[in-house]
Amino acid sequence: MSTNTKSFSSSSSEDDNELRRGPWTLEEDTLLIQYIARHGEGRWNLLANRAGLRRTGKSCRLRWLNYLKPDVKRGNLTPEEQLMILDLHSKWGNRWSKIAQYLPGRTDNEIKNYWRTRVQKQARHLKIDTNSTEFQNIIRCFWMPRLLQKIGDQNQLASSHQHSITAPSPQLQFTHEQGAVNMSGYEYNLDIEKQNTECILPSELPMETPNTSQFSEYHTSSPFGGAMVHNDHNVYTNDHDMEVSNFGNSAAAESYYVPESESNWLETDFSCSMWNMDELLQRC
DNA sequence: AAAGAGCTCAACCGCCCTAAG
DNA sequence: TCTTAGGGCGGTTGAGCTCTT
Repeated sequence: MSTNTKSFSSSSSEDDNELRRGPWTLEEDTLLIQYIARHGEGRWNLLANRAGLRRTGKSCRLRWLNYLKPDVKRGNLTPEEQLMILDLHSKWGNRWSKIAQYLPGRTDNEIKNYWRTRVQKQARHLKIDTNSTEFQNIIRCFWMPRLLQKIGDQNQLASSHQHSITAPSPQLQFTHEQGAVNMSGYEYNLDIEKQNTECILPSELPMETPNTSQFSEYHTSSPFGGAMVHNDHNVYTNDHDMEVSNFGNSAAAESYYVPESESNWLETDFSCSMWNMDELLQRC
């Protein structure tokens, strides 16, 4: 009688002939690596038998592709990679393997985990559906510019040493040397000198519902602390104390404040900082 | 210091598609 | 045409780690 709904089989002599499940041991990893080095990948069930692994073919394939394969990257996703994921997910949805093709060394599993643990967490916090237009626009107008700024900061740091700006990845198209990036029909201007990132939305952007898609500009850093200029000429900022006036093309008729500390905005990325945008979204 | 909550990510599950026989 | 095996995919789970109280 089993007490666990999902118990991993042990290595006792009783179940020596049973398939093993659960975490892989160093010995199993070694067997798999050595077999593939000699005979290559594929025919996973046969491979499992011949390599002497008491695992399913599927389990071997998964272990190899997601963990043991030499070109699998380890460590946190870079801002460039996060940006790619956000952009590609907006095009293809949960097509993790397809998205992974554009992120060399990253697996579909890793990308899926990133989406669930970081992106969906934000959506839950904001009490909106990840598939909603509102959330898509939040990603475009808040999250992606933040990542671009991070990339810009990194490039600025690099250029201070190398006197050159390097594109973050082949998939991100920097259209001029100041760092304009064109993704999904949106042009992100990355002004490295001013440490300023703008998301310029195309005029043909669908506007079925009034929401953050109506933001015409987005500024993330000083001298404005962090603010968006809405098409209605209102300025939305994360700075509690800032009175906004004569900012860009806005007349600053009215200001709305996002109740979140400036330090959170400036020092952490979107995936770590929980922004309270309920009020903002309601007002949009 | 300890306990509980929250988070991460490796691994599994079940479904689907395709090709071979 | 049907069956079967291999492989791929997205969804889900849970052990172990980290953070918070």
